Amino acid sequence: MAQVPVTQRRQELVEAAFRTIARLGIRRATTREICAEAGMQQGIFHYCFRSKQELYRELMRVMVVDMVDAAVIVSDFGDDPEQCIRMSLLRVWKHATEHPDRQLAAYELTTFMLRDKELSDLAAWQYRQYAEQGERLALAIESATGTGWSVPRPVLARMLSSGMDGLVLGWLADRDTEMAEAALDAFSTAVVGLSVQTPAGR
Amino acid sequence: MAQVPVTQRRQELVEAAFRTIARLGIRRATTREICAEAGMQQGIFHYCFRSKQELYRELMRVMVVDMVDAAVIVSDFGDDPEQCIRMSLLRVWKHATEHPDRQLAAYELTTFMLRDKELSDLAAWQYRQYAEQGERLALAIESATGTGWSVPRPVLARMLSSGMDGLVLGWLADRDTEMAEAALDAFSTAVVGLSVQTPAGR
DNA sequence: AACAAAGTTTGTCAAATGACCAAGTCTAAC
DNA sequence: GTTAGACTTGGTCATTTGACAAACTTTGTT
Repeated sequence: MAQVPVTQRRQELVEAAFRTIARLGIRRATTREICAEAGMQQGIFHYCFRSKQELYRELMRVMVVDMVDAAVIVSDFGDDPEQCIRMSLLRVWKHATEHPDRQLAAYELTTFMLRDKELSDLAAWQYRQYAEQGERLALAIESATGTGWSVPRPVLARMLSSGMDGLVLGWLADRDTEMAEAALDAFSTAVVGLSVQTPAGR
Repeated sequence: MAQVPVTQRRQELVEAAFRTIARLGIRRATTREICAEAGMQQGIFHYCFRSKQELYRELMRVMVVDMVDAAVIVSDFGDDPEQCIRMSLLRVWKHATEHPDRQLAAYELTTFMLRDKELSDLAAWQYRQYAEQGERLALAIESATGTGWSVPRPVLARMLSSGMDGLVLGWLADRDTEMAEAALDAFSTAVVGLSVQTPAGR
């Protein structure tokens, strides 16, 4: 096989690992399976990574960045607070449920890492990233509609990201799309209730 | 060792399995480790269970029943809707975060089962049980305070259980108790916003 | 006591898995 | 073109793990 620098192989392996976990689950994502997915020999694995743990570290970073980047908020949902909030959350929802396997992979990664002393910091980092994503969302809504919140923005952001996270996990488990989307709608309504017109808003 | 009927051994193994998963994580909860936790020889495992999968089935049933039973709602939080909702959610929260390892075990079980064709129905059942618990909570609040909801009760219940679930998972990941409880508070406020005085309420 | 059924122990097995390495191949610099 | 260093290959190894079974022990019944 053509020679390829280690750094690139590492990237390819990380991506292959994510695809493999999404496809088969973390339990069956062995080094062999990952290398097969990447079209490489298994022996290459430990030339590129000191250990499987090292791959996990890299993987979490890439995965979270991917997920957060992909859900970039380009909210052009008008300046009506209610509609803006509703549409924004719906978009996050649609994006998350578009790739159930990847979402499940993310949950698997989280729980897996929380069990590993050396990796648990990454799980914490992952959820702080989610919260930051929530904060960006909150900010976008603020500047689009000129509203504020009755709770500090970081708190609202945390509630947003956790709420969406819980809704997605629940849907992954029972796949009751109708009920999940109704609950999402209720959640949106509840969030609307936390928005307040800012004095300078009009 | 003294002889014990199979049915009891099965129970003991299921409980030992839960403790083992909570302690070591699902990945390291091997049949040997579980038997050791139960104080039995490994060989006994396959005398009691046809396969490990059979244990998982039993375990999920027992675990969910335990979790749901333990969180029985005895809401004597007065008849003020806001306080009642706030206190009820706080109690669920406190109960969940009291045993982080067991909660994490529950998430591990869920994701694990979602990857197994034969077990995924149990994950669905698990989350429907959570939703039912949410429904009981909603009902208890209703009858204690004489309020209704601006969304159908099952929908609210789903939002409640998913919301709490997401908050707990997020807290497990980053262990930011302060932020998590602030978000819980915001969530409570948001839920209060979905409650409505029923006409016959006064 | 004798027997059979139920339960227990000990050891084994095949498969899977992370890790590793020696021998080979390629490439770029000299 | 030679050579050193980077990359690739194929194979091996120790461990772990679920599963199983044969031999042994306990227990209740006749």
